[in-house]
Order: sequence, then structure tokens, then C-alpha cells
Amino acid sequence: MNINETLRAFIQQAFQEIFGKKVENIALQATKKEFEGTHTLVVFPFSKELGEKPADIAQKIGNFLVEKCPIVEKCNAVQGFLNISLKKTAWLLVAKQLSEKKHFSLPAKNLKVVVEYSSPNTNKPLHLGHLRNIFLGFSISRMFSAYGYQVHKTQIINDRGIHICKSMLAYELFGKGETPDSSGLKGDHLIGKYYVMFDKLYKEQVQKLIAEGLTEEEAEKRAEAIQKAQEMLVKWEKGDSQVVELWKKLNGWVYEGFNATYAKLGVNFDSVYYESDTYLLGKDIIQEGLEKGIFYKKEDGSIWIDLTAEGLDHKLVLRADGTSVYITQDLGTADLRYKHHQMDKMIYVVGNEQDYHFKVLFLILKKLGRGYADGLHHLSYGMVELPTGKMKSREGTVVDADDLIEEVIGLAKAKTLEKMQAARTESSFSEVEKEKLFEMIGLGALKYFLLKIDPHKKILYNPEESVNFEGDAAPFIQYTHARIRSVLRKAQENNTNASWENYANLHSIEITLIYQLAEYANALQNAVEKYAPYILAQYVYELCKIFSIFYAECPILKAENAEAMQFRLLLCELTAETIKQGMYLLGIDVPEKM
RNA sequence: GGUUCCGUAGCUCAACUGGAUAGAGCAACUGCCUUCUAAGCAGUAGGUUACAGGUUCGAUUCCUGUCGGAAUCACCA
Repeated sequence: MNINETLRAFIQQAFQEIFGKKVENIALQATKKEFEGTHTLVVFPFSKELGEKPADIAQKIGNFLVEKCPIVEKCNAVQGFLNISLKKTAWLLVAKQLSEKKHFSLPAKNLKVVVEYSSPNTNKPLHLGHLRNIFLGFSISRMFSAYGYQVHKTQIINDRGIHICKSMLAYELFGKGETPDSSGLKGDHLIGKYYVMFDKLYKEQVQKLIAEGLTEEEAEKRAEAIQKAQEMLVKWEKGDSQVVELWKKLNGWVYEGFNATYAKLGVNFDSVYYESDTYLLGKDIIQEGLEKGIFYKKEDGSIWIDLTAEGLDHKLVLRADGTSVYITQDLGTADLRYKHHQMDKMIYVVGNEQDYHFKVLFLILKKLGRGYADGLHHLSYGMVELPTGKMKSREGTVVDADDLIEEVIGLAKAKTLEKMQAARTESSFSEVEKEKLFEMIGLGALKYFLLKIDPHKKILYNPEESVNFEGDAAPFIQYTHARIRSVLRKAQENNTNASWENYANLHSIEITLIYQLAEYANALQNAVEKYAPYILAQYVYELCKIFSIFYAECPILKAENAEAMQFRLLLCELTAETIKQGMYLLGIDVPEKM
């Protein structure tokens, strides 16, 4: 039985029999707390069509439901709102259905989605902005998987270009053969160090040239460092073995560093694309577009597309010298992806600064007649900012990912030890268990903080107070789960097997809890359709709040009788399972005890 | 200048796609641990939803305009 569908069917019947009207799209919503009931029908929209006062319509529909619909207990018409209360037996039936746990993952749809996320540059370590990207991408992947999609997670690594050459050049100049082992630095941090060194050197040279009388623009072009870096790039493109060897060595270190961070975060990929393999792709598509008359060639030989009819500008797709620009290779990569995966959907997790780029990219693919173009989606998210303003790698105002991870785990450790000492439970955890717990809580808090916000809004990260351990935060959710597991362990010790089928004394908070548990499927669907993990985060948090009230109000192991206890244990089990599943989809683990 | 996104309590965020008296969490204040884990629960206080119009039974939500913030409009990626 599905409550919403049953109610809709009877409401439709009511309109038919009372007013002789067929009504579609009956919207039911959750009843506001201040009113009695759980489901509300808004009848204002029908008032005009039926020529009656909203309150009268509500009253008539209500009377009909009470009389005819077997799951309705009573109805309350308030102005144009009809608040419906269901029979307790209906709620017990819902609980019974939930106990079969079929709602956690949907049947396979035979649809494939490719999710691209993270996609870092190899010249510096990951930072807080990447973390938002990574958590969003990983969570979206799990959500689509639970929703029945076949999911392929991928990243495209930006491993070539002038920025890599900058690090390489600085390493050649100052590196003296330093390695991650000899320096004790993670590979990505080591390379990041040289990137910063390059920038310092470059700025000094620019300043000097300006002092000598050049304009800023000229100085930036003529500085020795940048010219050497460009020479290096040319050599790299020609396949100069010395440059390529250096490139391979340094990139290798960076990958080791990235992989260590990914492992720590608990995320992974099914495949990796490298720009060094794909940067020449897309030129044949340009040719195809020219032949189809979608692109046009300027006198200098550069190739463009006119998007003014779509309210956009003219856009360059190939340089006059025949080399690619960013969008050229993205066109090629899209085709390549489709060749590899024949996906129905492709989600690019990329910051909102590239909104325009993706708009153009999708539009061009559509004009080219690519069938897969309709399935492309840019999951755009806002920047993470600091109270001092935007993060800029070159200015050293970034929050490094590895540092941040250590920091939140440290905070979690301090907080957890404090709690354990207060409760005198520390001795019941082994050292290994404790370390694992600190990590789970620290990372959970960080992930939740970044995921609980609507992606298209920017995030303000305040190091002092952003990662919470109380209230609307992961530790509260993890704590709720641990609490439930504790009760369930105790219940097992003196296991009873009473039936709750005739449990009649259903408390109102128990109804609220069942209602919320049954909402899981809706929350998942809503989150998937909107590409929005925050909807799921919000759902789980709400569930935990409801459970906490239930926990405070309804004794479980000391319930008034055996059937009440058994029923509440079922609610506990379902809540724990729902929390665990929901958090899993966010990429967050929950502990058995804490 | 054009385009897009954002503006909600002191702070950080919600509001089920147009519904009822706009809700949570931090921070502040008051209670509750000899009873299943107090990272919790109960309560107080905090709002002209940036501003001005419009659409209608009804607007934080849709439309127009104004103000403020951000991004983008690169032969960078």
C-alpha cells in the first residue's frame, strides 16, 4: 500500500462523485506541525472551477474520505486546507512494509551515467575547493547508483600545459634532485612548492623589468622565467625526451600524492583520462562542423561559431595556427566518452565559473546532432570562500586539503576524548577503534559541512566555526546512529520476540517517525532529480531530530509492555538503517558506538 | 556595458517548485543526567524575506524595475 496513492485515488473519486468533475494532479503536502493530521489537501485551486467556497469543498471531500476511505481516521477542514489523519492500523501497515527494506535501492534501470569530478591540475596539491567538488561528485555517483543507474566515475587530469612547465622549470633550477622521500613531503606538496617558487621568481623578474621601464604587460611577457617555461612546453609537445622524462617523474609524484588524499577521503574512480592523451582531440569535429556549416572560418584561418541567435557571442573553436583551445578538446573528449561508454547521462562536476563554457559546449554538440547531447549535465557549484575573501593558490590564501583533513580529525579527537572522559567510556574502545572513530567523525563533519549546502550557492568557510560537532552536523547524526545501535545491542541480550501487530497505543511522535522513514524514497528521488545531495543531508538530519524526540519521550527497553517494546525496536532498527543508507549516499560512515 | 547566479534572524543555512502564523543550527538566556549514550531533550528571545511595483483567493518562490555581491563575456585551462 502506498498512502499517497491511496489518498489520491479516493480524493479523485470524491471529486467525481460529489462534483462530477475529473481532477488530475492532486497535490498532497505534509501537514504543518500546529495542525492535527499528517496529510493536507489544498483545495483553493478547485474553488473557481467548482463555483463553491474552498471551506465547503474541503468539508465535503473530508466527509467522503472519512466515510469511504479505509485508511482515513478523521478530516479537519481549515479554510481551504483539508487536514487528514490516518488510522493507526494504516501506520502499522506502513511500518510493516518498511520492515521489508525494499525501498533502499531501486531496481536497475538499464541506464548508464558517467560522472566526472575532481579533475585537478598536476602542479599543486588539492585544496578546499577540490573537496567540495570531490564530495559532490562522489555523493552524486552513489545517489544515482542507489536510484538504479549504472554509474561510471571518472576524472580528467590536467597534466599538461604551461602551468606544469612552471613547476618543472623551478624544479630544474632549484630542485637539486629532491624527491618526496628525501624531502619528506607528499609528492603533490613537493611540486606545489616549486610552483610557488616559480611564481616568486617570475614576479621578481617582472618587477625588475618594470623598474627598467617596461610596461606591466610587456614585462609579464618578456620575463625570462615565463619564456623558459614556454620553451619547455614547446619541447614537451615535440616529444623532447629529457623534458618528457622530467614531466613523467614529477607527475608520477603528484599522482601518488593525490591518491593518498583520495584514499584518506574514501573516494575513488573507475577510470582516469589524461589531457596529455586528449588535448589533440576534437579537430576532426571542427572539420565536421565546417562542412555542416555550423562553424565558419575567418580570414586569418581561425574557426568560429556564431551563437548570437542563442543570445551568446561568437566563440573561437580553433586557433588560426590550427591548434586547439579548451573547447576543442572538450568536444573531442565528449565524443570519446560516448564511444567508451554509450552513456545515457553524463554529469560534469565543475565550478560555476565555467557555466558559460558548458552552456556553449552542450549547445555546439547539440547543433552537431550528437544524440547524447541531451543527456549532458553540468553540475555547477559555487566557490568556497574564506572570511578574508577568495582563495587564490598563488597568493597562498588556499586551505590545503591535507592540512584541513588533519585539522578536522584533530578536532574530532579532542572533542571525542573529552566526551569519553565525561562518560567514562574511553576504556571500552581499543586504540585502533579510537583512531578509526576520530577519523570517521572528523571527515564526516567536513563532508557534511560541504554537502549540506545547495551546490549552486557559494560557501563561506570560517576555520573557527564552520566544522560543527553539534546540531545540524554529521557528528549528531553519527551519534544518533550509535545510540540506536547501543539500544539494539542491549535488546539482543534479552531478546524477546513479541509480536507488535496489535500494538494500539501509537504515540504521535511514533507516527511522525514512521512518516519520515517512509519519506526516504521521496528524498532520494528529489535529490537525484535535482542533482542535490543537500536534500538527502537535510532529510537525514530531520530524521535524527525526530528520532531524538522519540528517544526522549518513549522508553524502548522499558516500554509499557512487550509489544510496545518490540514495535519501538523495529522503529529503532529502521531508523538506524535509514541513517546508515542516507549517510552512505553522502559518502559518510557512521559508527556502531561513540 | 551584455549575460548568468546570489541577497531570508547577529552568524551559517532551509522552506517539498505558488499555500496556513517563513523554519533549523550556531551564538545568548532558562530548565532536564541514581532510568535505554546529555554530541541529546524541553523552553525564551531573535524577521518589513535587499528595496519598489505587478500578476491572484494567496508571493521568500513567478514578472518588471532599482540597489548590493559574485562569476563570465580570452587565440588560459
